[in-house]
Amino acid sequence: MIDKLDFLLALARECHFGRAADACGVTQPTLSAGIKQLEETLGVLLVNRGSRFRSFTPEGERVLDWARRIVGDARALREDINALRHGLTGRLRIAAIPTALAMVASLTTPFRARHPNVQFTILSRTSIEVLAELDNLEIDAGITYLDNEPLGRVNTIPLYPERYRLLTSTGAPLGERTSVTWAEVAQVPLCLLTPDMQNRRIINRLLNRTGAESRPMLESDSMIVLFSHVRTGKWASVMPAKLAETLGLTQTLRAIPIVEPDEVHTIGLVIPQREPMTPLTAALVAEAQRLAPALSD
Amino acid sequence: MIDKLDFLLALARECHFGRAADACGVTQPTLSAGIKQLEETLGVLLVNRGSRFRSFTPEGERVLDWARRIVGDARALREDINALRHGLTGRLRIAAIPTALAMVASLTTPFRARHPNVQFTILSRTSIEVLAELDNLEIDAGITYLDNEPLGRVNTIPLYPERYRLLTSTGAPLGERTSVTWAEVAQVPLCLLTPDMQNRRIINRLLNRTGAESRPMLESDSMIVLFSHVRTGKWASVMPAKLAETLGLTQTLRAIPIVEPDEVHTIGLVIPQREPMTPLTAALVAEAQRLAPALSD
DNA sequence: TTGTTTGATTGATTTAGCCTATTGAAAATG
DNA sequence: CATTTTCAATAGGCTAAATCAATCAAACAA
Repeated sequence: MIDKLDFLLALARECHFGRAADACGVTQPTLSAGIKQLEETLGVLLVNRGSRFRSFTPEGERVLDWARRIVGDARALREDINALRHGLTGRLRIAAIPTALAMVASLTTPFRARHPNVQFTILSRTSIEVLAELDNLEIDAGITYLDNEPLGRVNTIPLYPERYRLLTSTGAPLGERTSVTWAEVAQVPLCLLTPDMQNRRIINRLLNRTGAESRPMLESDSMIVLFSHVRTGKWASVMPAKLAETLGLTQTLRAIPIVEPDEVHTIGLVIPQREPMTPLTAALVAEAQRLAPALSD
Repeated sequence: MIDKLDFLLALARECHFGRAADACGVTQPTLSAGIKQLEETLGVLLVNRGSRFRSFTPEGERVLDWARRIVGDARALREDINALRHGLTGRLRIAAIPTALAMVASLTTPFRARHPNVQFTILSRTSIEVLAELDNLEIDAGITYLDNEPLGRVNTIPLYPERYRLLTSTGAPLGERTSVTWAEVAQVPLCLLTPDMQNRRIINRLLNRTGAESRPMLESDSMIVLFSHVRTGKWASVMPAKLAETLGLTQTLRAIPIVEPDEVHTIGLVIPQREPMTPLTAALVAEAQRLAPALSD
């Protein structure tokens, strides 16, 4: 039963019988049969098919909701008992928005000191993807904006405020200033994240509000790309203050506060709303709560 | 997997492999094998055995907690999808303390008018048993005291206040009074519930507080026994006001308020703390919330 | 058309679940 | 202390379920 519900979850993730089967480690006929059997025992059609996967029926969506709970709890059970036996072990899968990626280290490092046998998988994702994968049980926790998009059935632990800095070099335009306005930033050629990232949308909104047209010269979905361009001294970018500090400022590389408006967004840990939590998630939450006071300036 | 967890739940209820197997509709070797398989997949001993069932290990208790959730959710899934297909159907299992049994009709009757295809099982239980069976998933809801014993992981919906009346006949001692004190009641030979019932313990406490020794002449675990004795005109009892009214007063049968102190306890619906609720439970809660205002005098 | 993708179907094989019968050990009983 | 009873584990055998590899048919795309 639980295996079949897991099949359904995989199908929801992949929208494709074959790939879903691969993800579950079974062959495609096995997964097809599993879904069909679910439909028979429940007496309803769960998937709209037409020679290929189309969508879930309303009943299918409902079953998916329950499947997320039940499969999640079944995993938590194993994890819980494992933790009782061997202490905390296993793998913690975390997805973070690009601007928060650099700070993950300040969460994982003290965590690892406490629980040396836990492995990590850290993924770079958009804020939308973070929430979707949290729902799908593809990740255990996310790090994203807490105060913008509607969060689903999740619990949140605030980590730090995101404030914006113009990252540029002495010698470049605005490079010697102690603060700049968004209107001034709008005049500078920038390296920014791609528009599917919420950080970019926030910056766009702030730039457009000045009336000026923002014309980023370079887009990427990777902060490393943006930062390495700025490090050449020939480019500028807008980054969260925390990130700029983490990546390291030099004598010529400066992070200049941007004012008017001095907007702030909260970044935090997002975990599935499950009571009780899995031991790994509980430990991560504890670590986040220890870390948060040190980060909130 | 879910079946095995169900085996474990049955074993927790029965504390006996054979009876647990019966309850699950399988033979004893099947259940034994199921438990053993659970232990193997989780890698821990769940049950302390010594030629017969002794107890659960700490890990076993932990697995039981999860099993309650997972099995409960799996049932809720089926019920939920069934409700989508055929409207509300199935069986609602309710356990109530004896003094609340008569009022169950005012919950079930309007419920049945709204959902004609739902069947009921109503059980008379002590308040302790109500909570235990709620935990074990043996019942869907309970009706018991909300303000006395510590309730576990449950949600509550207040239904009505329980106030106490001396149920006796004109002609009998105190039979003509408009109110009596607990000290006076203590002097009368009474028919009361057995001491395992919380109602009896409440009455005992109130009687003993007057300093007098309470000497019930007749004990029973059935309100029908108590009431039929009082109806002969030769006996008296202490009953909740709501119950006396429901059973019906006559010209000679009187329910006299007992004062000093005028103690009140709240009776309510108790349901498992599960989000979302099963459709049947949700409908019952809705009915209880409609009913409560009419009952709270 | 022709080749590709995708999910259903088929038939063989392995696995899991369950039952009856029996055994062994501890408790209860005389 | 001997006997009986109770209880759970074990053994052996059967059936149903699960899974896989291979194939098929429909829908697309080129």
